[in-house]
Amino acid sequence: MPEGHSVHRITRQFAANFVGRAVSVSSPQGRFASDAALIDGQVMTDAHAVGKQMFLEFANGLWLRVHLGMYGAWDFAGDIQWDATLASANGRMGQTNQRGTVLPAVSPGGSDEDAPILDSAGENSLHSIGAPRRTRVRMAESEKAQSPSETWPPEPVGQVRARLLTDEVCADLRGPTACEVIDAARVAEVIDRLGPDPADGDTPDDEQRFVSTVRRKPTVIALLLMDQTVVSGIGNVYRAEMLYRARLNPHTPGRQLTEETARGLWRDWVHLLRLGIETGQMMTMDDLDADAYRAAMANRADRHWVYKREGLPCRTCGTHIVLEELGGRKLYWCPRCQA
DNA sequence: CATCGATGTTGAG
DNA sequence: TCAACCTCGATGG
Repeated sequence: MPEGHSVHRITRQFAANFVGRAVSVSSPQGRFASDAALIDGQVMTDAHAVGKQMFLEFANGLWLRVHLGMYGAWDFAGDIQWDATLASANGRMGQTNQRGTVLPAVSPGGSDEDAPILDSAGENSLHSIGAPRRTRVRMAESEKAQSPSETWPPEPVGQVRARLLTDEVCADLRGPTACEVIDAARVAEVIDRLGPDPADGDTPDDEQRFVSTVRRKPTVIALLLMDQTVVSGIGNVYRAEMLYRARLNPHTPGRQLTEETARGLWRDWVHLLRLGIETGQMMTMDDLDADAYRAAMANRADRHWVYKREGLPCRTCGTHIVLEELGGRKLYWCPRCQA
């Protein structure tokens, strides 16, 4: 799954397009049907995210909780109103065209991530946020299938767990780990178990909470950064990159970190998350010079310091980047820079 | 065309 | 610790 930045982008799209509107909620696939009935036709009153979890509130006091898991994704279609805070990496954010199609917010391929942003293609496509790109092929297929006149709402493609539909916009959810309707008390319970998330404003309190939690634990920092009860929103990519940026050995126990180092990690997350939300890209090499930055933007493989670079020379010291398994996930790091 | 793996979490053993 | 969840692009034949 997309890490915290993507979920916040999606949440802003819901805020801009669904909050204040009556929403028909259905489950074309069926597995969400009984929950959907609980909020079907209600006005959406809030859209909120903490880390990788999104909460949509409805006028009857119930909430839809969605966690995309590893490969969940939202597809938006229709006359989409782009949230002005979401900059477009290719300069096309904000442009929309006729119903059923929309110019992608970030990458021409229709994904929110993962594409060369110097690409100048601008063809219409459904806009998918969350999972790897999918729309190019699907568009071709659906255009074939539905031919001349556009249908509204669009025919569900594949397994659509949940569909949220206003007069203007259709949002389809597929492949989520969690999609359920819960009450406010349950929402509070879930959020209680989540670590601080600086996306909606970093507070000294959040920073202190992170720093003291980390510095209390014997667990290695590589695991703590991925622990959503310690800090919300960090996934495997940001984890590896943050540790490299801090030149920190992933196996360092949390309690061995200096206060300064722990604060530095928090502040880097604040920085990277803001950058990720704004651009839709997991830019972790933002402090590169202009040439390297261009190369990083043009090629996905060049975008990170260590993530998925096992066996390749470290960009700083030339040492081979190491891949190891930790807690069932892949950890990438430079054994020299992060000694 | 079949198989693998992925930006994640849960729950069984 | 590991399989299950559930989807699809990448990879190999």
